[in-house]
Amino acid sequence: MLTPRKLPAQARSAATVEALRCAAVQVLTGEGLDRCTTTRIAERAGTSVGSLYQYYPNRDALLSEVLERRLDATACAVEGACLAHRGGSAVEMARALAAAFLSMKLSEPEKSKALYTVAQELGAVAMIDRLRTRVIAAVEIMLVSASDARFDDPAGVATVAFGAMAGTVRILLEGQSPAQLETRLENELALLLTAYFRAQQAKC
Amino acid sequence: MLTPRKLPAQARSAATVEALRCAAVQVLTGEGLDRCTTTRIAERAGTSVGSLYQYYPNRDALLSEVLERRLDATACAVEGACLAHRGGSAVEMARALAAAFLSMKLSEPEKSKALYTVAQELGAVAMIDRLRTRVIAAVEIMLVSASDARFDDPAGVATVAFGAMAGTVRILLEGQSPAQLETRLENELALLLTAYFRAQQAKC
Amino acid sequence: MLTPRKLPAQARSAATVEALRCAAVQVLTGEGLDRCTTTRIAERAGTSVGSLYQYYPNRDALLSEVLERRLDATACAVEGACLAHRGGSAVEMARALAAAFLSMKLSEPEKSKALYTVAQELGAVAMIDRLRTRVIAAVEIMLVSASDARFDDPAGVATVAFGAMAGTVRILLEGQSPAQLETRLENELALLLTAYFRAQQAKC
Amino acid sequence: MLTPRKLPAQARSAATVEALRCAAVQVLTGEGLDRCTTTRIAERAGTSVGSLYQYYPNRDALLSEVLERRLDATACAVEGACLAHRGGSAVEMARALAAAFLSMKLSEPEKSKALYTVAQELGAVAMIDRLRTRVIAAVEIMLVSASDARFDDPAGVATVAFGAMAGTVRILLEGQSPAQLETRLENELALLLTAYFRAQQAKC
DNA sequence: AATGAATGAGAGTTCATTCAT
DNA sequence: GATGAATGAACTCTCATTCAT
Repeated sequence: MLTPRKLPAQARSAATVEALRCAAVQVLTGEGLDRCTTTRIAERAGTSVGSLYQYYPNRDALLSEVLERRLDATACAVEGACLAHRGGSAVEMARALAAAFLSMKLSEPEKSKALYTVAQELGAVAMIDRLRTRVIAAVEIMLVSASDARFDDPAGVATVAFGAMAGTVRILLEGQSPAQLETRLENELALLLTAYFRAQQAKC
Repeated sequence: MLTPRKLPAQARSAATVEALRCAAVQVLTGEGLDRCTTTRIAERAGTSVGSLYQYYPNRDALLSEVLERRLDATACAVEGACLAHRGGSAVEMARALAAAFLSMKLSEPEKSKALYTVAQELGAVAMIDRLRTRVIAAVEIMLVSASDARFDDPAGVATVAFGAMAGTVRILLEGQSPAQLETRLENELALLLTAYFRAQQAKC
Repeated sequence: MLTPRKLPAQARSAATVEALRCAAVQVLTGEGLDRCTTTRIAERAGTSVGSLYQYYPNRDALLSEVLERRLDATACAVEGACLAHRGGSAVEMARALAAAFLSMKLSEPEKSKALYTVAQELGAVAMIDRLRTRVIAAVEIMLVSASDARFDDPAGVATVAFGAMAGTVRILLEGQSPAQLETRLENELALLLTAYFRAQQAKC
Repeated sequence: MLTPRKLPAQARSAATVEALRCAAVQVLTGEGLDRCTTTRIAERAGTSVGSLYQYYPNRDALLSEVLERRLDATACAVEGACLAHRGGSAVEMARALAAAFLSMKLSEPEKSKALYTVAQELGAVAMIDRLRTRVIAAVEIMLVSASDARFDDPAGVATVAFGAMAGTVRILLEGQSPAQLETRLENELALLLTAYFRAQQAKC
């Protein structure tokens, strides 16, 4: 069971739950997954293990929720961008995609990095896949609506586009990200996607 | 200490070590990192824990070696392709890159997938980064030698190109890879890279 | 780290800690240092290993504490005697020393014997030395205050006097101590020390 | 079984056995009892574990033998002194005893210290007691033969005398022995014993 | 509702000992 | 006789989880 045991009914509970989520990220970031124990999380959150289990059936449920919220935020950001640029040109789409994705992933890079580790925990795979599928679907729909482009296999293109962005970001997060990278990367990814989208047209 | 404890002196030893490496992958693939314990690995290898520790100072050293061998193989394949296509055209390079990378990652996809998990283990990060840097350097050198292209920032382009390939492959491995994907993906990645390389020219 | 991990906050905890200390001595006495494992101690204490590690960072910390408490008790007894006989005669001092030392060492001889073994554990050496130094210093101060004696090298005399008592007691504890030994030994040691102290005077 | 499995029949064997004994002391001295493993001993001796087990039924047998030889040497030295001074005066006896004991214990102090640790290993207690009894018996016989003294309880006096020497030496070995201690200690112990022996006369 | 002491299965690791080569 | 790879029982220690207070 990886879902919250109950919904926080009171303000007190909500605060505790939020503190737990927050503490989980901190411990994860600061000490690594190995040392991210329930006791340590509770301590950092200013509560006790007992309280943790009041709201989550087990450790992984908490970690999963933290991960899911983060992925969901990314998904929402990208979906928002997709929605906003329906009917736009391929170039606009490329730019919007890169901007939305990076703004999520590169704010709080430590958090992003720490969660890569959690993501590997068994059980999370399915959830990640679900979120990813959702994002890719949104991208696909946007692509289909492009005012200046037609895509043979929009689902495939969306997948590759998303994968390309995710892979590049991952390298930068896992390596020692040079400082002023953010702006350059955004342009570079926009360029990559634009070129890719255009190349798809030539194919037709 | 993540390096092997002693070099196998006898034939029997070499067999044991190989069995251990092999078993590690199997257990990892079949049971996940959590259940990938020294005892289970040894058991699967048909030996005892003691033997494992005769050759590896600790569990992570074994896992690291398995991972490193795999990454090294990929690195070698890509480096080989880069070497073979020095002085070629940008299109050739794109195709060669995609072909080399995919042939490694998509043979034994289960193994690739399982090792993503290991890769997150602390201590491995540095090694991964090292291998990745090596590959990217090879790509960069190839790009610089292109007969029909000049790159403003070949290192950056190499990084993005590699990241794009890696990210796309990861999605497919972590999702439920549709069957005949391999050929299509190779073409798609070649297209992506080709378009990207060309776009870099336009920029100049 | 050989110091207790946390101070027992609840009454239950205090009981657990005391049970652990007690069990440690029992297991040590009954089974020897080799078989004095954390599991066995916890079992004998009627708790679980987990609880042991709640209060001690490792096995040696528990054993050390047990040893230290014992040595400290001896040290206190001897120091008390030294304090009580400041300004007294050499004979009184000799008698008091012998009485205090033996009363500690020979009550619970099994315990004394068992702890000799622990004392050899690395890390304990420093502590033993510290306690011993403390006792010897107390003896020295007493000697200096003797009403009927002057000592050339009171520190040296105190050391030899203490060593002589300790060595004699050790033989008796490690051999098969004849029954009514206690009284005779006390007289004998008092005689030994008295003679030694007097001989020191002759030297001047 | 703590006795050697077989007597070395050949020179080769004798050399190996000697190397093992020697290595055992070195490892013990250099690394402590914990790290004094059969493999390490064999390695240091320039042989293999297998060979170790050719000559000793188990690790403790080897360690025991090393300890016994050392204790035996001390015993012999003291016995020799006792024999040499039969019929002598109490003062001579005291001096001889102190000299013999210290010359053994303080040559190679590191070795003496390391063996204290071994001595605590179960099974050795009996052997130590045996050796000690032997020495004390020799002292007793000597005391009885004193030309200028009569002892009420020569066995008791011998025991206390031996204990006093042993205890004092132990303190110095386990503490940080000041350099030029040796000579002073010998005089001091001689003084202690002399005074004690004389005091025994007064008692009669 | 909150606490945190207690639990104990299970992990990594070591090392005395064996035995095929 | 010598070797050293293999063995596996036993150890220390961790941590998710429970439940009496």
